[in-house]
Amino acid sequence: MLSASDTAIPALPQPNATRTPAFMSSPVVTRFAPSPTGFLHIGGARTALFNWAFAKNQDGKMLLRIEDTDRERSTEEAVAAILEGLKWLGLEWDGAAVSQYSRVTRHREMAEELLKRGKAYYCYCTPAELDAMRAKAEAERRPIRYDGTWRDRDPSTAPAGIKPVVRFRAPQDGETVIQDHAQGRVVIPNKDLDDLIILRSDGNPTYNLSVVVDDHDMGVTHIIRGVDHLTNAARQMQIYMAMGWDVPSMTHVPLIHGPDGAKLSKRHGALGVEAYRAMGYLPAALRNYLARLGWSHGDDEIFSTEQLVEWFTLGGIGKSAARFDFAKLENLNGHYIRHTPDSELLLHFKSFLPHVEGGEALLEALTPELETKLLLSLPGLKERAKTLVELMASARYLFAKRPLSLDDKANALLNEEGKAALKGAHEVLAAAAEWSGPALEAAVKAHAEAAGMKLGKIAQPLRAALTGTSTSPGIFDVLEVLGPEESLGRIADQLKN
RNA sequence: GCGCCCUUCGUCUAUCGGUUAGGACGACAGCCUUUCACGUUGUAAAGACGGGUUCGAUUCCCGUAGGGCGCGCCA
Repeated sequence: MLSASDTAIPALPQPNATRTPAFMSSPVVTRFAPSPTGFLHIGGARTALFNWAFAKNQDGKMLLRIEDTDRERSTEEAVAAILEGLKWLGLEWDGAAVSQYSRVTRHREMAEELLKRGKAYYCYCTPAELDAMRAKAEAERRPIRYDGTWRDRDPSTAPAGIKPVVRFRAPQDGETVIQDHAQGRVVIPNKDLDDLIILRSDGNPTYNLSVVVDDHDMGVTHIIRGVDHLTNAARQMQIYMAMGWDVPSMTHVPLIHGPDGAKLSKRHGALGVEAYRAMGYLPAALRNYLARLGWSHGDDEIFSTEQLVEWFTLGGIGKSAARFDFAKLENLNGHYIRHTPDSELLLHFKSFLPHVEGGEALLEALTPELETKLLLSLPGLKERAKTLVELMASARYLFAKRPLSLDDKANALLNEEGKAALKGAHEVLAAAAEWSGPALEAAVKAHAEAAGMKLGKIAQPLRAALTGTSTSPGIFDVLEVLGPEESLGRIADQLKN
């Protein structure tokens, strides 16, 4: 996925006279920077959405950088899942995805530069010693921080045989102030920030160094990420300043919690976006839902992605965490299903099938003839489905082969009374001159009226016989789509026993 | 433990000192109706608590409580 050619840093966009007015100081560049240690979870998806929406709103670019410097935990599968997830969600990035690991040499150089400037130093403490340090601090109820043992110690006193790490020499006095577009002005006392490791003993850079170097080199102007990075923002600012670089604009968005208010777990939202695809959600619906989690534009609830782009500002981002609510997502998804044109919905449905259990089989059974029937039934079906999974279930009767097996409720409908009504309906339908929904409806209604029956007394048994269930689209639509032969056949099947 | 942040109906949120505190989802009730939905009408439902500041606080400040995040040779 990340071939050598993919890892090149994309050239910065040249200010385009037609799209970037002269008064704009510089084009906006955002980035989404996931670490490939798992799938693209829902929080990451929203972060990507915000970065994307902001970049689009500003006529800027959103870059994608895979933070794969942890060689132990990064996997190719995760990278693939993240790219796939972003594509499914419709969040295309600009340029090629950048592998952070491909830039280690540059990161090491910057660590050297910091060393040269006296902004960093070698530390010879072993992991065991650091563990002991932490344990002791905890036991004495002191803040858990590196104690600065090697900060000012003469390297010539270094113990032999120990490969040192490089630590950043963080300012000890004063405070670091983050001007955050979502969080406001956040002040962190420097005494609470210790000397973080920027180069491991094996010579590989750590996250906080790499991000700063990459964001700077890639020309990132706006950093939008989760608040869990807020403390990192302070440390990173210190590195920016030590390097004499401009600090990008910062926006730390609140986190998404599970329905119970606690951290997202496997049970609820901590699923990959592919799980949402398998649950039958439409990308547009998920985008709309995610946008309303932590961001708002007045009372607007349902809006297109175009509107999101038009309206998106960092000021619209809130400060408090939101809970993930499947009921609302489902409602929105139902709205999107209902309002998607039939032919387009059919496309979504077909591309969804391979991702759901039993979907492959259905896809294989989908002959051109059946596809036509499905398309004709969609207006009735989509009105009743909140997810594509429900759509699949409700479309089953189209695929069913005679004789149909009935569910319990359908069976109950075909009691003696039901069968009697069905028999009458069969005669009326068999005699129908024109096989169309309206014509059949008129005929059956006339028959019901003549027999002094409520239409429901006939429609329900018909539904049971035709679909094998007690719920379906309008029964005359079902009849029309199924056609005379199949319809009469299904009814006759039930009349036999 | 230390630091930072958060707190409006059950949930997502509007409000940027003056509102009968609005909308949406969900819930409940009615209407529509061949089922289920859709649609539609209506109802219940909120400023965590305590102090200030102010003519006036949901809004500004302080404290308390509750919650979240961070404190790795992870990102």
